[in-house]
Amino acid sequence: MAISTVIFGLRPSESSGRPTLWLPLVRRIRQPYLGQWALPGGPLAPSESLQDAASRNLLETTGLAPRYLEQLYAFGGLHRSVGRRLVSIVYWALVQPDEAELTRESENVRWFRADRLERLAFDHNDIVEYALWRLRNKMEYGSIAYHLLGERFTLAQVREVYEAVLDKQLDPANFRRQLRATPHIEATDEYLTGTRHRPPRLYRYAGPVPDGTRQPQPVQAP
Amino acid sequence: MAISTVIFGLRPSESSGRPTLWLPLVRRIRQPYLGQWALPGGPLAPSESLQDAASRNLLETTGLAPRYLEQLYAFGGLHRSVGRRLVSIVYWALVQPDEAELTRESENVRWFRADRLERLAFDHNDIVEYALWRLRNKMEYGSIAYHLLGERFTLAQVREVYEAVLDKQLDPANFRRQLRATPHIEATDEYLTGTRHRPPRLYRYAGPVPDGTRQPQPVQAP
DNA sequence: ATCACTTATAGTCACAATGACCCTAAGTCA
DNA sequence: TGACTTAGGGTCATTGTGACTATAAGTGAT
Repeated sequence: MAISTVIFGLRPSESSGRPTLWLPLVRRIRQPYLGQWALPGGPLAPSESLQDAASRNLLETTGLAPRYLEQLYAFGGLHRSVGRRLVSIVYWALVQPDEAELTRESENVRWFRADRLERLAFDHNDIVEYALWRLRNKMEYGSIAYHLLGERFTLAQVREVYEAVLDKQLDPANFRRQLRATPHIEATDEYLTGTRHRPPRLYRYAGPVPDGTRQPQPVQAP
Repeated sequence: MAISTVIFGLRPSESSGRPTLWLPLVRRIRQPYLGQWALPGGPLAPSESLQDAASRNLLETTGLAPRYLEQLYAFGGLHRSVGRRLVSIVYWALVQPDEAELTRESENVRWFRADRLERLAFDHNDIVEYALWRLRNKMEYGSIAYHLLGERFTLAQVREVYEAVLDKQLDPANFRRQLRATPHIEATDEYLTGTRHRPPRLYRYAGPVPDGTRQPQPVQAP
């Protein structure tokens, strides 16, 4: 029985420069699938909770310690691994830019664009697809985009996250109207300067973070 | 590592006669928690998928074979059982009246009202609470109520399910308007007679059933 | 037969949310 | 100074929703 985690973070696309979804993978250093890229994970130690196991393993393999960490699904199909049956309890995480910086990248740990993955070990391509689907789903209701952004952000940045994840354009004016109507988003009195246009106001997310130990909670409409 | 299932079915309340949520439990016949009621479940056999394990176990312990069966959550807290750590992968099911009839009730297998449970074995009270929360959640979007009803049903019956699960009154006229706007609900040319008022038309659910093997799919708005 | 009673079912109206669109504000850059 | 770009405020038509009214069509009692 194993624990794995899908970690999503935001990085600028090399081509357009717009923010896109990336995730860190680790290279397999043993059979099966030796040399191929896989989700960070490992066996479940007998003395820790599932969430703790995911956290610890993540820290050990990638250096990451995401504040947003939630259970995704338990995968237990018969043909997931070669040889015998493998049950993986998979978590998913969102990291903010400051958290993502802590990644210990190396020959065997690297970030990849979530929408352009090569063939991964095991059924990890399927798992990432499922995580993406869940992310989009949650995005449509919940207040989840902020966990990918920094402490302060402009409304346009939030919109860019939505556009990246949902993969569609959103009207800036209408989007702003909606966001301003949602709770937990506070305007600060600061502005982002250095752009070559009118400086946008900075906002802050003041809502709850899905705490590690509790069950997933209801999400409020956006 | 174990598999358990929360099964929801509809039964008339003894007091009001309105349909309410019930679930079957089995009595523990060994330590720990010997003699207490618990969710049907058992150890995970090494040669079957999680879903298959849940199905098989359900059939063996209760005689039930629900068409609607989905993964709920993997519980792996440290203090779930006495002694050592126990990981339970919990499924949840909805049964229609014809399916519920197959229950092999006995001294050790009985249906209980979901909202009036006594103290159960392990953390099963928490698990049922969580399943109820998920059920309510899904009800608000998805087309899930039909999996608790029979092949044909009146719109008022659907409304009663919603009222039972969400525990609030709904306007019959508005509810009907919404339901008729959703896909997958087809009017038949039959009517339910034998009531002491105008005979309501019977409808049929013609949408997809969340298939056993696949991942949970997006739900469409009601 | 007729009437009281109950729920089914259709429709109306006011209001809130939404998408498409426009206009002015306020910076940067040449 | 003016061109350019995004911020941010607003309008308008359409749609969805909740509250409510009115009629339809059965049953059971008189």
